Amino acid sequence: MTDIRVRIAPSPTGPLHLGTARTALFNFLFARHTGGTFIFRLEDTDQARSTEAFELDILEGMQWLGIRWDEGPGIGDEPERGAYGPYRQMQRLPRYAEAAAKLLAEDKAYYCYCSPEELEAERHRQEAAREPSRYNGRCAHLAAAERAAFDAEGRRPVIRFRIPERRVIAFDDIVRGHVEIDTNALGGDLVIVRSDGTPLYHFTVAVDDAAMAISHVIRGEDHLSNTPKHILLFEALGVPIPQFAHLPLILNPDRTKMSKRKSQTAVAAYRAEGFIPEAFVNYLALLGWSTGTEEEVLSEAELIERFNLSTVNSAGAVFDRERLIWLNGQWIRRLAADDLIDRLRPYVAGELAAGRIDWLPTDDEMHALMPIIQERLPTLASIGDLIGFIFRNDVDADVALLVPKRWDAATTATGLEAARATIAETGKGSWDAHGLEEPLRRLVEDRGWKAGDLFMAIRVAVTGRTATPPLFDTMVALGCGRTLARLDRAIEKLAGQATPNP
RNA sequence: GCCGCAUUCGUCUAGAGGCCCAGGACACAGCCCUCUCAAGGCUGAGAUCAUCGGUUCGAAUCCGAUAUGCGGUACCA
Repeated sequence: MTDIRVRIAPSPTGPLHLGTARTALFNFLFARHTGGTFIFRLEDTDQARSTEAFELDILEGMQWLGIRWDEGPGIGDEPERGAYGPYRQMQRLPRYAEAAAKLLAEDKAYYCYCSPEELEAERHRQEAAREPSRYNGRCAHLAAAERAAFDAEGRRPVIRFRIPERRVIAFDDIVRGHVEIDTNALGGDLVIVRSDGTPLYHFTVAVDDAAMAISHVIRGEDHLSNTPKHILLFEALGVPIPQFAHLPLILNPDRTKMSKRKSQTAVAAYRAEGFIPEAFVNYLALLGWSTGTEEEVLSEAELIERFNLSTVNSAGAVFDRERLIWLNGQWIRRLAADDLIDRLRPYVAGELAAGRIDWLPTDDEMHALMPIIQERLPTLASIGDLIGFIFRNDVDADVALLVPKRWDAATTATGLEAARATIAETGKGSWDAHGLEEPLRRLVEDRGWKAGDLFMAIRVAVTGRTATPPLFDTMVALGCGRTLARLDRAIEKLAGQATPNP
């Protein structure tokens, strides 16, 4: 059996895309499951659209996801790894030139002098005539003199690869089964080298997959129709044909191929929102594949152990953000407290930078908060909403929220004053949740109130909001002095409200 | 237009001829827990398995046609 070698080959013409990440993950899982090699190759031959910034985003995104390659470019100053390099296509130009020369020499490819305008016109004619669009082969058999004449005109030729007519290309796709496509549907002879001499995708992918001894080509379904071109190229190059596995597409809610116009496709954006890689990888793995069991929350190691290419689904899958959020919460809850605090740190710093909090909590303060916030964080970025009020100089409690539904402003003022006295008294001793709750519950009982009403009034006074982590722990985090100050401020506000105001 | 692929609850999926008048999860609703919000537990609603025809004693599962959707059809990847 030949060695299993798979690859992800993104092109740095945009930030790391969700779909690319998913394809990378499936390649990675397959390689790890089978003990094969996972290769990363940058397809940067589209010089007009490729940028270094996108390249960096892709490298960092992959690193963040924990999708580690055995061979491929290094990140930053790190050297590239692997014996089949270089792993950037722009550094492999001589190899494509060599392959093109070989095809030319064997008359499997030829120079074509048709201009983009002529091609365009021909396409329009075919469209109008309702013919399938394909290259008409005008330059397929040019005599040396004709070529010389075009050269003299200053025309810069492209190189076209000859696509045989009426031949059925068949292959057995690991996820889709047997597929047959007639070469007549391929659009005629294929441009493999641009007039500026740079190679095109279908060509480079075949040359590199062969050179890098790729055994399984695992990629998106959008390449299914292009596969015969690659098979033809492999044949012409005289190299073995790899196995293919075409993954289902990730879809927008309207079931079209996921695009940035309709959905958030940048992996970095999900990272910024506070999704954690464990959850993201878990979610992506379950888009188009499942273990066949009822397990849903799976670690990387578990995914690797269970992964199987042949049980990948063939139908496209809509990206479901709600489910991602749920999984993220599952994973956040499983984190060790110190780990979660580390991961939260940049988001807390972001709150400060945005002016939503006035100072940074200490690690000890964060640690104390963990038991009450860990199960309340759908994403890391939601930390500000959850506990930001603790780290602000003051909060502005809305009077309308301050007064519980069953109470009026006067009762609320009375309640808060009584609570303030009780809390102040407690503060002289131990300042802990149990120590606060007990006397306050006694107070409620003595006055014949409902606990919920008093507690809600205190909650709003002290936090400015109606939904918070548990009240007594929250007051503990706030400290006695600031709790009392906020109560005083709320009582003042209520007093202002109580004044008749026609 | 031509070619290809797909089609099970709103969504992700289980299902490889009898175990399925279809199971799980997210979302949704109700209840329990409860100081609010979460989390957790329980319950519920939600799928004529795209349609039609065939094979078979028996089909969500196999075959064919139709419909619909998507993808491809570049000197993009």
